[in-house]
Amino acid sequence: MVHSNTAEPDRSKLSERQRRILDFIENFIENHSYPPTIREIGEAVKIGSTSVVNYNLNKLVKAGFIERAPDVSRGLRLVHENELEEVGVMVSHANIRRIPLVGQIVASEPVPIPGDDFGYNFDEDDTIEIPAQLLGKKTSRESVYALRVKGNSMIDALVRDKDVVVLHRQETANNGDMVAVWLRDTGETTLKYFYQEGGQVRLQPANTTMEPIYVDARQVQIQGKVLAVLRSVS
Amino acid sequence: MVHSNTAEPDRSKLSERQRRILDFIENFIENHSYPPTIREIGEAVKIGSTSVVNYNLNKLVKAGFIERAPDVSRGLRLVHENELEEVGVMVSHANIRRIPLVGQIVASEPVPIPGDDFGYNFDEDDTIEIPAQLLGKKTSRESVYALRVKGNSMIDALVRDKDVVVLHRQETANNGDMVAVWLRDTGETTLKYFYQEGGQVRLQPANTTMEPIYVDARQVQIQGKVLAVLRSVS
DNA sequence: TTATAAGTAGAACTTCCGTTCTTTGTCAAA
DNA sequence: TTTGACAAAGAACGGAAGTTCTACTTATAA
Repeated sequence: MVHSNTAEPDRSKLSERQRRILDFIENFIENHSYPPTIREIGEAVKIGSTSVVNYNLNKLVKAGFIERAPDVSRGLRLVHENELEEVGVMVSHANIRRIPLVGQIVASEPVPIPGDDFGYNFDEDDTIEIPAQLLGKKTSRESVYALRVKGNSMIDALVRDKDVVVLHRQETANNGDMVAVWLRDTGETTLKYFYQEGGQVRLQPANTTMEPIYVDARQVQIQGKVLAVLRSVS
Repeated sequence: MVHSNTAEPDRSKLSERQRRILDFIENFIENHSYPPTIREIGEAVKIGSTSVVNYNLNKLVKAGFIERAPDVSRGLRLVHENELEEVGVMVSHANIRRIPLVGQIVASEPVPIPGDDFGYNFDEDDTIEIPAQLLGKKTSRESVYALRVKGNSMIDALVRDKDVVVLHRQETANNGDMVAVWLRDTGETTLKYFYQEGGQVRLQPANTTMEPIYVDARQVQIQGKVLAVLRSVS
């Protein structure tokens, strides 16, 4: 485990207010690229008086978390912000897979599959990198692809708008696999757990509080097996 | 997450003055960590009139080099500021962050937070690797950690048993952030979208078909901001 | 030439924002 | 109790800073 050589001052020595102020400053700079004013800080941390914010900012200076430029609006800087270099250090030799993001998955349309030319012209640059450990083991390179979820119609699969699902292209599935299926009768794509039961197929939502649906096996066309789901909230 | 080729606008299309202004802004931010004022720019580029600087800044906005926040002092940001980062991505082409998996998140218990010593002794080896692109921008390394979800009590956050949530340690949040919160009155941990509404807080489930809950702000203790959710199905 | 736009200047105006001062309250040591 | 350090609150002051308006210049094209 790599430790940073520029030890950050002890955050736990700060008062509750000072910690909240520091959090807010970091957040604000992240969002705006410029520092907040005293009044903006006060509003966020629920301090009515500018002098109190000023007071606590000076405490943060003394504690070594920030620096201030006197008589300068937004004259504020985080001392320990240089993580960029460290990120570089953290680049690992992990087993990373670059996967093409070939399109969208929508409830009302079949799943686009690379190779099956749907006329989709996806950008060659549209790729996503994920650690191989998320994918399980024996996935051949060509048969893995990713789709961005469009809309919230697959909520019952615990998948929401803008999520990315990673699929393995295959037309059959084992019991218990999560699959993307195309239902011929209703003309819908869904993500479900797959169970073959005689001539029927039980499709079980990932949300275990919801009821499964039973469909004739010939109505079910498996588009691929779900390997992973990624959600970026930030 | 997606590698889009956002090419920098053509600098040669700018006038001499605009180029000097842009140069100065980049330099200034580098040195001060906050953007310059109109008058500081004018002084550096030898423009006596603030309106002329203002005029050229708007040109730079139109040309796609900067963004401005109206009525905000130093409300200035470079659009294409992270060339360095992008180079890094191109070279290593796998910008991977190794993140400690410090414990579990359960509905009935507070969120374990590294540093806040809960007596948790998590295994040093217990880490996960994820692409930095999933985390948003420059989150400091110490403050990011991951938890494995235990149980299906957070289904309404579209998170299921064995999922991994990546958190940024912080005690405040902006509206629209997804956060892990500890509700003092009920003694529960949940994952919700956060909205401050006066003295109250609206906690909105990720599943948009479900109703939000309203809680007094003092009953809400923010444990961290959710950066990403990972689900390995295979 | 004329006209229309682009660029430059200067000044006034209003708001923003850091600083300072006074007052009040709390807590622990003397 | 008194004292003093620390924390908080509110108000007021003055300078900082973005905006706007008008006027003057320089190109560029018709």
